[in-house]
Parts: sequence; structure tokens; C-alpha cells
Amino acid sequence: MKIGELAKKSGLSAHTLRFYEKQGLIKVNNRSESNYRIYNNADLDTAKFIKRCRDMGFSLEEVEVFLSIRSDRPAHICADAKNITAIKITEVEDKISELQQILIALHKLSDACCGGNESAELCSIIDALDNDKEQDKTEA
Amino acid sequence: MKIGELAKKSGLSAHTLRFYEKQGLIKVNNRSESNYRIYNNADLDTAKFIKRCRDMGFSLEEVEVFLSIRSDRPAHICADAKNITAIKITEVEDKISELQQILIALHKLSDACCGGNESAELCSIIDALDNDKEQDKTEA
DNA sequence: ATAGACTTTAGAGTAGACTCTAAGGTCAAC
DNA sequence: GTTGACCTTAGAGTCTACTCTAAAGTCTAT
Repeated sequence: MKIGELAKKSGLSAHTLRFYEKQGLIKVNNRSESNYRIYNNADLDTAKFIKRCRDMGFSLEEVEVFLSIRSDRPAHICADAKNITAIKITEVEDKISELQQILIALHKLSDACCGGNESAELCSIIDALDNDKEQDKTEA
Repeated sequence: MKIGELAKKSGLSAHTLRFYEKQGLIKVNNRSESNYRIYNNADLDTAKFIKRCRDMGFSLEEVEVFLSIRSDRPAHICADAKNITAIKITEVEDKISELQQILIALHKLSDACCGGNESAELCSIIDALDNDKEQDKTEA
């Protein structure tokens, strides 16, 4: 199949497929006489593999490692794959915690403000952003 | 005070303060004879205000809006500030949901794998990334 | 034979928010 | 009078992952 078909079947754009090739994630072995990239089902599997990794939050660098494990499994051990996953889990957990902290702070901001058509002269959102002591007051 | 002191007191770097100035978030009114930027306490308050906004996840564009409300409160209404906050809350909530979905998927990946020194020939992480049907199996 | 859809390439552009560099000027202390 | 810490500028570089462009070649259908 040509790149357009691979794009459609994998869910990646043709641009992105060429980009991944440039990054060394995908190798194209076949070219048509007119120099078009020709892909087979194994290439489709690889493209889908990469897409699944990306959808799970892995960076291209991490995908590269997964691909190298995948391409020569006996040369690797389960720990190789599991460690990357464990690190990613920690990263995602940390990010969620951070966002939850932010969310709490945002709700605190929002709840204190009427949000109406009143002049913002006394707006407690601006007050809170302006002054740390606003928070202390809330906690006191 | 000069930029170094403002940096220390605000928690922003001197580079960042100059960058914010270039972006129009901060205006510097005073310059010393030797052309050094001279800041006062109001400038410090503004710098801290911006930092607090950033820490709460607001983009520089959003900070700009908050600053304009702050600089002329009677010209604005509470809804101006509250709407931005509400949108940000939704964004953060969406991002958290997305990350939680990813986290579930990552745990599923991780739990299926022994993670030991065994050869990755049968590694279920790579299997799962390679094949949608792996997931169907789990769900069946 | 020609329109329209597809493909090719190298390389530039995008987003957001910094972060750094080079080459120079200033200032306080010893 | 010199060291070292600070300041100035315009502009380039960083990061990640695309995304797009231009100019050209190819394929399919009518």
C-alpha cells in the first residue's frame, strides 16, 4: 500500500509517517518504480504500534525503545519494558497530582467570586491573585 | 530595585522578567542613569501577580487579560475574571480525565508483565502495544 | 490530453514559554 | 585599577511533535 492508505489505516497522517521515518522509527524497505513508498502489513502493525504508544503518553524517544525491544525480543528482558512503563506511570501520577492541586486553587478562586455583572472593583479573583494573604485568610 | 533583586523577590528569573516586558506584560517606567531598569514595590506586586497566575496554570495570554482587569477594575465586571477561571477549570478537569484514562491503560499494561529478568519474548507489554485484541481479551 | 488526486523532497514554520548568547557597559570592593 | 558581580541589547536557540510549503513528478479516469 502507499502512504495515503497506510495513513488512513493507522490513524497517522502521511506527514507524520514521513516524519517518523526521518526520526528513524519506521523503515521503508520498498519503493515503487516511481519512487513511492510501498508498505506491507508489518509496516501497518508498526505504525499502529507507534500510535498506541503515543496514545498512552509515551514520547517518541520511549517509543524508540519499545520498538527496539519489539524488533528483537530475545535480546531484551521484561524489566526493560516494565521499567519504562513504571516511570511513565509515576510521571502521569505526578502530573495528575499537580493538576489536582491547581484545580483546588482554581475552585477556591472561582468560588469566592460572584461572577456577575458587578464592577470588578471588589473582584475577589483579582484580589486573590494579587495577594498571598488572601489565602491565609481563607485558611485561618 | 534592579532586575536581579526583583527576580529574587518575585521568584522569576531576570531573563523571564525581560521576556515578560517584551511581551507587554510588564512595563518599566524607570531607568537609572546607566540605563538599568529600576523597579518599585508595585512592580514587585505585578511580578508576583503574574507568577501566581502562571502557577495556577494560566497562559500568558490569559495573564494579560487578568492584568488588564487588575489595572482598571471599574472598567471590568466580575464575570470577566470568573469566565476565564471557569474555562481553565474545565481545561484542567479535562486534562486530568485524559491522564486518568492513560493511567488506567498504563496500569493494565504494567500489571500484565512480570517485569523480571526473563527474556522479553513473551512480554505482555509489547504484546499489548502490538495488538488491539489483547485489550479485547482482557475485557472478555 | 487534461483534470484532479496522489506522491516526492528538503526545508521552513508552528506552538508556548522561556532560556541563552555575545559583546559590551556599570558598579562596589579591595 | 582590576576583579567579579551585575546590567544592557538584539536576536538566536531550546523543547517536542508535528505540520506545512513549494515545486515537481505520477497515476487514474474521462
